[in-house]
Amino acid sequence: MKISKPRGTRDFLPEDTALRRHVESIMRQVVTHWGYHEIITPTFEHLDLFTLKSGEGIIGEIYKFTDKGNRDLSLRPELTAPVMRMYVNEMQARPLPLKLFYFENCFRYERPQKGRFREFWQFGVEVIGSKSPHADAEVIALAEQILESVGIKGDIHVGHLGIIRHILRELEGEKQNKIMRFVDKKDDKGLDEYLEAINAPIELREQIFELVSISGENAISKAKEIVGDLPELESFEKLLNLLDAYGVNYSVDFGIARGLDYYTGMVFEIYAEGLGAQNQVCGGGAYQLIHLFGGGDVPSTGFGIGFDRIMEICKLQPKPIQEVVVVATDDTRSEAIDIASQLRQHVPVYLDIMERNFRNQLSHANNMKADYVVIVGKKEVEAGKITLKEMSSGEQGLVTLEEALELIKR
RNA sequence: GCCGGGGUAGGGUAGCGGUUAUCCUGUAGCCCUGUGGAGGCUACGAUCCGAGUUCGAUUCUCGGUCCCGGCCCCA
Repeated sequence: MKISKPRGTRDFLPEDTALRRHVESIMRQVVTHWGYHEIITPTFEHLDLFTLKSGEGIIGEIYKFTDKGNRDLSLRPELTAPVMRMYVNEMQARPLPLKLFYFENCFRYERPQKGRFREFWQFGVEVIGSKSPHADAEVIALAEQILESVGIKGDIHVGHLGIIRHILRELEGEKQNKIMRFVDKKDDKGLDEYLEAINAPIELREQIFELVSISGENAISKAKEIVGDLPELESFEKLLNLLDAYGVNYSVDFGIARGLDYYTGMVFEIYAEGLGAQNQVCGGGAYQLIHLFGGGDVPSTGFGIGFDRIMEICKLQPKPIQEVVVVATDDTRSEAIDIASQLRQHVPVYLDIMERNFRNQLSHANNMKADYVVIVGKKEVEAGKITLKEMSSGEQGLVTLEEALELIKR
């Protein structure tokens, strides 16, 4: 019986994997140069970690299971909660801020479609311990830089939840969340009807619509006209100035909402072309989550990049790895092993393990598109040298191992 | 959870009630036991799964499953 891979998972062939690793290494290098340190958390966690953070509602999309000790566990659906858990468990004594990053697979039981899988990879960063706009700005600038480093130009939307929360402060939490939902979806009609239904004051309705429609230059002063001087606005203004200093291109969007209340301040999203319905490649913001897991009120900010969506639109090509094929005759196999071992200290080497004859070894080298073949036959062994053959031109010559390496590495 | 389009060798395809299931490519080998790429030959290899209709199903019907796209959702 033939077994296929589970729905929403993917096999990555050697070429796919090489490209993924290539892109990953570029992104990794960028964050590392920004002073971020990689961490790894468990693939599964206690289910509570995620329900505490996001509410029971997420269970429908979680891969949960009970282990033999009757523990309720879950494959991680995201990494922010695990990172915060890790911080609370074992990093609270460290000097702040912590600048961390991760690159891990996550699991969600969702309907697969373009850019959405049940096992997917997230590349993200979390800055723990600073509530300054400087932290927010750094994180956004870093996100932009990472995308740019792999050739993706995203459309960055930056907002601040403090402003709309201020307008809605008189309403009960339930209503606030519903309104945020409409705002996030840009569903003006639905929003209007809902505000009508709950009999919201006229002034509040106007404020919401005005705020959400703000765009372009002078966003801050326009917002000030609506809500007056707010400390949140002041900090947001600082953030925008810092983004200018970083040279980040962004548009202000007070309509970015998040369903979850632990997002408190700055929020941002980055969209890219070529992904159909799933065009968001990065999302992030400032949040207060640590107190949920038994730590103090430590402010954090971070983002996650959907790595698979990046791969979908990324045009990069991996540098091809050229293997040197060592070809031997039946009576020089052991000498060939010796030569191969020496070559392997410098370059990737392929040695026949099919007991092919000389001709077929060469033919196979051609099939695998080898650049160079090193021939180790009786003649070579006697001369204490090897024959280096360049496959594309067919040229070959008797040289020493050192000379061959010289030519190959050129 | 909802809607639409799909599934024939490893990859790409033809057949659309009865075929030895087509062709290309691939892989292994031979022609050709120290020189590859061309050509010829040989071998390997497929109707997604299950049920129904039928004398007979790859073909028609239903269910499942997986893939692709969209909706919902998106921590």
